[in-house]
Amino acid sequence: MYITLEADYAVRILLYLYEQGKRCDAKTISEDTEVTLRFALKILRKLAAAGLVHSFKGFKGGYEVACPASQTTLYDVIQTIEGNCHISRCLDSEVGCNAGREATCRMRREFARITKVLEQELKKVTFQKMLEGECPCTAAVGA
Amino acid sequence: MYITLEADYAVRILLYLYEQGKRCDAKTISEDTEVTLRFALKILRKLAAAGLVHSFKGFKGGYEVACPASQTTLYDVIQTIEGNCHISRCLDSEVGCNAGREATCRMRREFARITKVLEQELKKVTFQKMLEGECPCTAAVGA
DNA sequence: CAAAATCTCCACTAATATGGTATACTGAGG
DNA sequence: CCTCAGTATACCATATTAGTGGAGATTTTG
Repeated sequence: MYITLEADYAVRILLYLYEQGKRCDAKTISEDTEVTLRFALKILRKLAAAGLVHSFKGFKGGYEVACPASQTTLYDVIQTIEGNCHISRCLDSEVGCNAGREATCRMRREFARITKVLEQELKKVTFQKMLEGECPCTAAVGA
Repeated sequence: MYITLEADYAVRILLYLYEQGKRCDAKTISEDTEVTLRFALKILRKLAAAGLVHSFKGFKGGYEVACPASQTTLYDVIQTIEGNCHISRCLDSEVGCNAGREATCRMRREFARITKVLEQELKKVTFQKMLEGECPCTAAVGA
């Protein structure tokens, strides 16, 4: 029931880029976000392929965000890295159901509904929102 | 972002037991739910350990549900099988955050919120509800 | 053009989670 | 007290995830 670590890092890296608001090279990103350089590169490539960041080669190269923070959501990033946001494999495609049983089907319906809710929640959270928010780190994050 | 297949099966098996409303042995359960016998046994053991089903050894042994369908939820099952319903590893424990960065923290807050929503959705779905629901997949319930 | 900085592609390894199995144990009934 | 129907415990194989590596391509600068 986790998002993968990779997706987690991807969010972190993108948030970092939004905070910086300028072109950053992979090495700096890696150091500041504490994601190993290699892994960060891999993630950045995926983000670039998805059009969430622009990459620039060569001497003064690096990465910068490609979309306004108000238009990029957690959903976009997770989708980009993981390829889907389903909860149950049943929902991946019609093949998922390995039986035509009605029990399975009832589950399916509930899982589909919950997936929808989750999806909407993830779409609600723009990077803008994350940037704006006060950080209650000092207090307990609680729950 | 999946629940595991194991949790998926667990829901299926438990739903089956509720439908049957009587003691069933693992072999029958396995055949009817199309979960391999061994894997079903493993899952049933976890469900038993969590008190969701009772297990009976020996000659007329088998499994039967231990709680009313109205009091058992998807959340209970997933929790039992997977141990948590978090979305991000950050939330597992304080150790999760591998940096004290505020960026991480902002993510954390959002993930915590979404986890909460998800949790509530999963808690909403009782087995009672799943049993009651009409299923558009199959018209008749043969056996 | 040459050199240096920086990304890109492809492949590989290690760790962990998942799915599945073989064997050991338990209670009932003769 | 032995055997059979059944569950419980421990274990293994494979798939997925996390992370690494090196050669090559691309751009800037001098």
